[in-house]
Order: sequence, then C-alpha cells, then structure tokens
Amino acid sequence: MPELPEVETIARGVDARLRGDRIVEVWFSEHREPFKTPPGRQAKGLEGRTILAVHRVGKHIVCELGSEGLRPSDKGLSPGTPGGGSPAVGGVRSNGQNYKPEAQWIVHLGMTGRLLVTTPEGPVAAHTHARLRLASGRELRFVDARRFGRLEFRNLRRGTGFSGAGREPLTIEAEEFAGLFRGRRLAIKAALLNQSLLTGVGNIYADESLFRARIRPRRRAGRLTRAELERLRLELRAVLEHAIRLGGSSVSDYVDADGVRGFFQLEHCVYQRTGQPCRRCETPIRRMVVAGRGTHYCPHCQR
DNA sequence: ATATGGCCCTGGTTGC
DNA sequence: TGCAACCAGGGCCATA
Repeated sequence: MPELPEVETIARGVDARLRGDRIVEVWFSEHREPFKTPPGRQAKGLEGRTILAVHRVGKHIVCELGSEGLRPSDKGLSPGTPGGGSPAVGGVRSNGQNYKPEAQWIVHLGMTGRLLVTTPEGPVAAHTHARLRLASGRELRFVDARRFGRLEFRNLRRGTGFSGAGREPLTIEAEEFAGLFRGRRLAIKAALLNQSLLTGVGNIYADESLFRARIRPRRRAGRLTRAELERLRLELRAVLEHAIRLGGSSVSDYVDADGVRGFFQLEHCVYQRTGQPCRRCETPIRRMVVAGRGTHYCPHCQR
C-alpha cells in the first residue's frame, strides 16, 4: 500500500515528467468513487491548466496548477529541471518570475491506486478512472481497482489549499513529537496510523519503525518514556528516508510513475514476515491485530 | 475530546 | 479442477 515513501517517489516522478506541461482534455470513469469532487466539476476545473509542480503532503499527491489558457510555449520549466524540492504554495520559474498556483488536483492512492504517465495509445488498464491528456502528447492516468483512492479538485481563488491535518514525520522535532502522544491511552501503533497526528505513516512503516525502536505495538502511546519516543521518532525518520532512497516498498501492486517497482520490501524486518526469523535475534516474527490492522513484531526484541 | 468498530471495494489466497 | 468464502486495509463515519 502506498505510504509516505511510495507517494514521495511517485510525486517526484510525476513532477520530473509533467512539470510545465498543460492539461488539454480530461476523461473520468462513471463510478461514484474515487471522486471527492464531482467528475464534471473536476474536469471543468482541470482542463486548460498548466502543471506548475507536483509534490507530496502526507500520503496525498498535490498537483499545483496555474491559470487556464496558457499555451505550451508558455511552459516555464522543462521536465526534469532541478527545482530545489517541492514548493508547497509557490515557486520560481526558470526565468526568475514567481508563480502562484491557482488550483490544485489532489490525488490519494488509497490501497491500490496508481498514477501512470503513458502515451494516449497505450493500452488502458482495467479500473482506469482518470485520463488527463497533456499538451506534450502524453497522458496522465489514475488506475485504482479497489477505489479506496480519492481525486479532488480545489480552486484556490475560492478556497484554501490542501494541507494534511497531521505533522510530517520527516521534519517533526523531538518536543512536538512527544507532545503528540502525551496522555493518550490508545496503542502506539494506532497512534502512528492516525493521520491527524502524524501524516504519511501506514501499516508497513508503523511496524518497521516500532521494530527498529524496539517498542511493542500494543504499548499505550502515553506510557512510552521520553527516551522511547525519541528512539521512535529517529527510527521512523530513518526508515522512511531509507525507503525513499530505494524507491519505496513494492507490496500488493505498487509501482512508481514509470511502472517500476521499489525495492524496500526486501529490507522489511517484520512486515509480512510472520514466522520468519527476526533479523536481529532469530526469534520467529509474530502477527497480531492492533487497531484492526495486521501487526508484525518480534516478541524478543520489542518490549 | 478520545477511542473503537463497521463500512467501502476487488483481487488474491485458502478451503472444500 | 472449480468455486465460494475469506482476508487485506486507509479513511470516513457513527457510536460509546
């Protein structure tokens, strides 16, 4: 399932390929899901807009869009231009002019969502819900068998931009991290999955970070010591950064924007390793259910 | 306010 | 071999 590292990989890939391109025509499927904004309104909002930048917020992919009517010759940045990261609210064109997004297309991949850059002639996969034809001649497609994904359009002239409710685990500092869990009675695993506390952590990296921090997933969040919380913060950041470097984990049918699989699943210590020996102590990895989610841990290493 | 459990949805796996 | 029951789970909602 796409979590922070997978979404980051995909957002970077789409940004490198589509930055500066323009949406010419949009097609949506007839299903009720995955459309958070009604398809008709969404299509109308997207058509004609320039893709200024694509970046990640939590598990969401946010496409920052310019005004309508820009011609391909107005493209400010060529694909792959090093741009110094992912601007959240604005950025700088190659000619030095600031740009301000006027709209956003927000993509959540859910469990099985995929965002693919193809040619219009390419075979259309089953469960394709969105096809964005681009001025460059390419096509951006959203495919999602299970339809847990979400597509949303926001006009920034009429409302506010997307910002995840929770804090980013890659940048949160010690004090604030500890504060998130203070006084909470729920399991630390459940707290890690709560997107209004931390944003971007899903089942894989919750289990992996708790293993690396040597903490039992069922421990009450508010009962962890300050030292344990700091271990958890640093291990969570480390495992997410490591996974991003490897292009994410390919479990289920996750692939990046080019259809390439990541490699972090080869380095999982506990996730989906039930019964296999712990990489640290050889004790068989156990599975239990916490907060309704399959949870994997080492009974010897995690206390 | 906080926490829990059901629901959505399909494909892959399991069991008979 | 074939088919059906079962399970996975992110986010949202109702409920306690």
